Amino acid sequence: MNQQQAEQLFLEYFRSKGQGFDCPDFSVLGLEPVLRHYRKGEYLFRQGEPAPKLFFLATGLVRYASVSPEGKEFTQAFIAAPSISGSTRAMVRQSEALFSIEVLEPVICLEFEWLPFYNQMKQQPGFLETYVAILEALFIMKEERESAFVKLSAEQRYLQFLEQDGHLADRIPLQQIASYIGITPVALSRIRKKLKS
Amino acid sequence: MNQQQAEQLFLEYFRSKGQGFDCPDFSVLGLEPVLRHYRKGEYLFRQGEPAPKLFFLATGLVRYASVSPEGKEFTQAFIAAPSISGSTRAMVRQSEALFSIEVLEPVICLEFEWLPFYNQMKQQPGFLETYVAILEALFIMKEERESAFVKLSAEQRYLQFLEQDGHLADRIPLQQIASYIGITPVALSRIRKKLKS
DNA sequence: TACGGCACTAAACTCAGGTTAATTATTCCT
DNA sequence: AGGAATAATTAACCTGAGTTTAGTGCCGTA
Repeated sequence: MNQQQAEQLFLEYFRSKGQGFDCPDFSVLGLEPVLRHYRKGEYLFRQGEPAPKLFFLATGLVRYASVSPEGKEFTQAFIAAPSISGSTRAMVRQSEALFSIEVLEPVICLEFEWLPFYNQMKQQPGFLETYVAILEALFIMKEERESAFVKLSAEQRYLQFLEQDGHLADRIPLQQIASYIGITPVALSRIRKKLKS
Repeated sequence: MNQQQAEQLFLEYFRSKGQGFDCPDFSVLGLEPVLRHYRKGEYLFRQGEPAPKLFFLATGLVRYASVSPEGKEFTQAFIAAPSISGSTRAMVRQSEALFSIEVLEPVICLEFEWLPFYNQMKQQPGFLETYVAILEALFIMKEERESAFVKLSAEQRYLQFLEQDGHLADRIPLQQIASYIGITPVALSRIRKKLKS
């Protein structure tokens, strides 16, 4: 995976999310995405730091992890390539990130400074419509997750995870799955035992 | 509050959410927003119905309420005028709403069919940027709510509600506040008792 | 091959919040 | 104002999930 392939993949990814998007190469727009590699265990950025970058994951798998004041870890999302990644909040508010992005499987990604990226891209035909479609989808996902926490038991949330993200289930340690559905590893183990019987 | 005043208020509201938005009267665009009144206890739409309309609340207060398969009621949000309102999911996916919008205080609102509204408005300079800003804010709100459910205790969530929406606290029955923070009225009563002492 | 570390499971105990039911306040309606 | 319906509180009890601790299996490195 080289820079050009990654840029190509990004444009295809973006195109697939909306309709009618087109744009020239990033270099023409004066954008200079950086191609970077991250190993398992590294972080794209850490909770508490400014995180003004938009990432496009060309390969790999990451998790959004945050730690509560009491020291409990929680997983907000798993994101598998190809996908954009980053903290919407940190980008648009120019504030610190409320979560870290931890690499679970080796990542090759493009990194853009959000502000120049957004300011340039919004001039391109179809960009804003596509970005709107992405934001709407993100919002709907969060809404579904909110409702799962309130309406579903831990066991139901685990089953829902298996249904929705079953293809990730064997790539992710159980303790991280537990923290994604909002329970302890011990509780997840209990649930799994019960389900087996 | 008449049609013209409501339309004016909407444009001002929208302008205040972004920068650089401008547009002519809705009638010029071929949009025909309907001005409607709703009484306390009525619904803008109900869970399970198609909900293709965007509402602009010129006055009043509503709640987004949904019922789980097991029959438990849950409040996703309280929205006070002036504000837009509706189900993003139902509008953009042209699907049924997953929640009802129940009127808590008398509402006067404008109703737009989402698709013609979006298709017309996105031609207007600054509309998409503003809508992006609104979606980003909505997403961030949901993200904060997701994290509250996982990281905070019921008591902390109640205190957070008082802090963030304290001005609504005495306009909303306690059982609805309870269902908003994801607990039973009995549990909320216990918490309030404990906090008083 | 052994050893250190991590992931997972298991069992015992605790506790926050759910459930049920009875009691007292409020609100609403005529 | 009076009475019915609804909202809020309280108490007693129950349960799902957290906590702690211990044990088992597994993988990687020497």
